[in-house]
Amino acid sequence: MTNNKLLSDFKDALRKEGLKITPQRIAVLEEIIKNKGHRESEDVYMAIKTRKTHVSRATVYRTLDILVQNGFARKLNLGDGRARYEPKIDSPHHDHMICNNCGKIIEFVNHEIEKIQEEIAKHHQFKLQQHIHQLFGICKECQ
Amino acid sequence: MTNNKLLSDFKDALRKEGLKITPQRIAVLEEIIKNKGHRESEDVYMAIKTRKTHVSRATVYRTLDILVQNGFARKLNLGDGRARYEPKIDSPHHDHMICNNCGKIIEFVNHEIEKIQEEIAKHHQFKLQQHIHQLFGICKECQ
DNA sequence: ATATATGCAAAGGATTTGCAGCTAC
DNA sequence: GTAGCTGCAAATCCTTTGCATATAT
Repeated sequence: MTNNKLLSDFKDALRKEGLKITPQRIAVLEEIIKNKGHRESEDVYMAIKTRKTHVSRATVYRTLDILVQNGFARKLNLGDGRARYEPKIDSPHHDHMICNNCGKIIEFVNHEIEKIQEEIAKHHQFKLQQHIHQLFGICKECQ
Repeated sequence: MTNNKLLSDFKDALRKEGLKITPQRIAVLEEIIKNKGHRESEDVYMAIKTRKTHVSRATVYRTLDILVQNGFARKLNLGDGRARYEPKIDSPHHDHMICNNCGKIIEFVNHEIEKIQEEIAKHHQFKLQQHIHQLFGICKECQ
């Protein structure tokens, strides 16, 4: 999926929700799909400001929510009190391994774990909606 | 392990760390090992206040940290901005399934997942220290 | 006696919100 | 034109901290 396609999908989504297409909203989408991954709100805010578009922190937060609600971004909770956002489109599901020393984030996927999770949920008659799976430790470089 | 044993272990730990044994610290420990599980700081604070001992929120937070640092409690991050604390002693490792509707927390353990996690870490030459694994969805009763 | 704890209230950091003015449609 | 946005600053929520007073040892 090209960025142009994504952009037009986003515009469609906004229209469908009766929301307006504003430069700020476009800028937040563009920043997120740059795929630098795992961005903090403050980071996105600064990048847009430095770039060109005038934006406020409030609008960044509001737009990130729209992206998450419409499936364009995923919101991560790494347990440090700051949310992270990553593009969701074209990014297959994965979980995260976080270095306790340098903060580096490594993505991983394991279908076996996904399968077992579903079995566990089923066993408790629990309807699985999302999950968080994070491994914390010390990365290769920091050891 | 009886509660008396735990209490005396806690006192030993405090002494070893050069910390004083105060009624507030004892009260927080007692509240945590009541095993009502997954307690919020505010919850512990209110319970102690209602009970008998005069305590402040600040002291509850400070003591919960001591409990975590000394292996008496585990601090959970459920992604809602409030930390939860559960007794760690005599409570084998487990992860959590959280109902998005009623907030109920179900504990689960799966050795297969634990094993795969270790393999993933090993494969990335990552030294695993902790992990978070949480399943979110709708519980049996809320469906 | 004195080093350490406590309580209070104020500070902190991330995020949300109220509202007046601005802008997309 | 007007419903919906934006920006600002103030508000919120949980948690931490500074400091004067109280307390364990």
